[in-house]
Amino acid sequence: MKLAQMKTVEDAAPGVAHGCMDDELGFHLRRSQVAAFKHFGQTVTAAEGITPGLYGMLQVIANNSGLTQSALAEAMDVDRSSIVKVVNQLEDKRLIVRDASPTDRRSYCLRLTSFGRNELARIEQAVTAQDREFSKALSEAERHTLIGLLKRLYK
Amino acid sequence: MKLAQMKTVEDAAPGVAHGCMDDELGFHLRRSQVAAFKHFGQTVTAAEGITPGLYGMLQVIANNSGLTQSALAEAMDVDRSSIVKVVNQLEDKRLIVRDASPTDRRSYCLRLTSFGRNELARIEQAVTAQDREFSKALSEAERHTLIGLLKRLYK
DNA sequence: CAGGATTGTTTGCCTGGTCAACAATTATCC
DNA sequence: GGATAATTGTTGACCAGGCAAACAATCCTG
Repeated sequence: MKLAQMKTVEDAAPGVAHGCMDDELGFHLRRSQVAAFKHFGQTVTAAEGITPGLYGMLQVIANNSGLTQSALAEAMDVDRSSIVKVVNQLEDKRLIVRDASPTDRRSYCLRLTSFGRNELARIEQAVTAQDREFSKALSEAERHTLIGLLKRLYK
Repeated sequence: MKLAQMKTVEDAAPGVAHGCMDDELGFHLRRSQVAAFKHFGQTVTAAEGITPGLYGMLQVIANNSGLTQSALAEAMDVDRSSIVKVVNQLEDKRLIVRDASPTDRRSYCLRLTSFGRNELARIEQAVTAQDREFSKALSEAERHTLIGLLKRLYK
């Protein structure tokens, strides 16, 4: 507990105790997610220039072609106003378009461009590779167990 | 009657497909963490007025009494300058103090006040209750399995 | 003792989220 | 049919929480 001893240790937080947080799921959830985010940034974002958030949006648009910005907001559990910037970014990158809705002149139908489809196909490979690399400490069976447990958390 | 807006809200994204993200660990990690954060906010933060971040800092200080702000920054994997605001907040709430270090006049030794100890004890109960409530879909064995798998991810 | 590290702090900036307001449009109800 | 309510996208103000650079005070090293 002496300061002098703590300062001599120089690795990333080796000696700090976390108390009862060691048995709290939320704590480990947060740490894992931060680590995953960092790993994504060092690989996919560095190579493809796309953030986890943008990638998620792109996937949802790709798999629900023609959906509305409000629907996207609801699917992402985020405010409608937050969607605007993201859609702008994706449109600026020529990955998606705001198509006019044939039935509602207020809303847009979000769709991938053909360029966006090609890009996504490439990025997808990078992301799945990154995901497997990130979880390389786990066997494939353990990885699926983990995903299954996580799914049950937010259902 | 506004029946038109009875779109299921608790289940984010009722009909949206996620494509290959359904098999990506990072995706589920993020969703789980967001859900955990939200749950924390609706229970602990609403009742005790403390955020997950502040709670984590408080726990690390409590379990490593006398540690330096730089040590705290390293333990939290965050910039030194980010620590300042947090320590200010905790000090404003009279939960911790910046003690003068006996060996280094540049740095402070962070310690809980006795009030802070009492508060933390109470908050701890709320947090562990919240954590168990959040993971109520899992058995105790599954919860520990999950924590074990998560630990191996960021080690 | 001189010069280089370290500590806490301030400042500025970015990202990503909320909220309130608003015009255009659509839906509802009498 | 027409008044009224609800929805859609957008903007602007705001806030939390990160980083990076600069800085004075203090330590450490040679």
